[in-house]
Amino acid sequence: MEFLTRMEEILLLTVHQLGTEAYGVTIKARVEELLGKSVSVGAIYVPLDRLTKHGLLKTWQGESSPERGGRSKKFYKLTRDGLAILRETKALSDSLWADATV
Amino acid sequence: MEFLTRMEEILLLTVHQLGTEAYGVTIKARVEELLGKSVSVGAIYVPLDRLTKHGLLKTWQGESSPERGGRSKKFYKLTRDGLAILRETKALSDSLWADATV
DNA sequence: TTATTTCTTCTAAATTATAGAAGAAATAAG
DNA sequence: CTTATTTCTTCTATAATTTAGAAGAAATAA
Repeated sequence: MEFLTRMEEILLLTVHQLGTEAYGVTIKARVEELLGKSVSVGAIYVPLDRLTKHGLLKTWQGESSPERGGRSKKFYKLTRDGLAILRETKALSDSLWADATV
Repeated sequence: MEFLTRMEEILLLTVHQLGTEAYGVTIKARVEELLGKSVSVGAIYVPLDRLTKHGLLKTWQGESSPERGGRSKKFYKLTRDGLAILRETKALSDSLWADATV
């Protein structure tokens, strides 16, 4: 089976945790918080697109919000496959560190 | 700070765990065991080289063993920086999964 | 000598990551 | 209205990483 890259792992997990509020801008903000540094929009959207193309994420267009700059948002959610591979990735990570003393 | 890619994480951890027996062939075997699939030699040596160039691993030539095919081995060990970044990567991984329910 | 084994080096191609310019779609301001 | 501003996404080019596997090197065995 194929494992996720670190960025893919971070993005899937972030989308999962953001629930109904997972779209480009909120995802980017959360990733920056996690990594403690700012990232470009490309660093977010390019892998999100790939994950979607690979069937690990699904997307839909939201309504435009009633605020200024209300371009409609593209929301993300894990597919069944996305959730499964995220679990497998966690399992790999766990077994990797299982008996490690660093 | 810069985080490790997944392969770098796996390699550093494997070198660490193999202790005095960490060289190309044993590392490759352990990684294959971890991932549950075979990998090419390039998939091992190329990133090992890069980690060495970046100062996270140090290397030295071992003696040739008294067995057939005894070309001398190139051993690897984590540097102080390598160990530090491995710890930081584990911390990232932990915080990533801290309050995750997948 | 030649074959065989273990191990590493090298190189090319595919994939992934990253930055940031550009574009699209909405409301606010004048 | 018309222009500015804001939020958000798309696009594109480049850099970095991964991967496969051919080739080469260094030893012992036949």
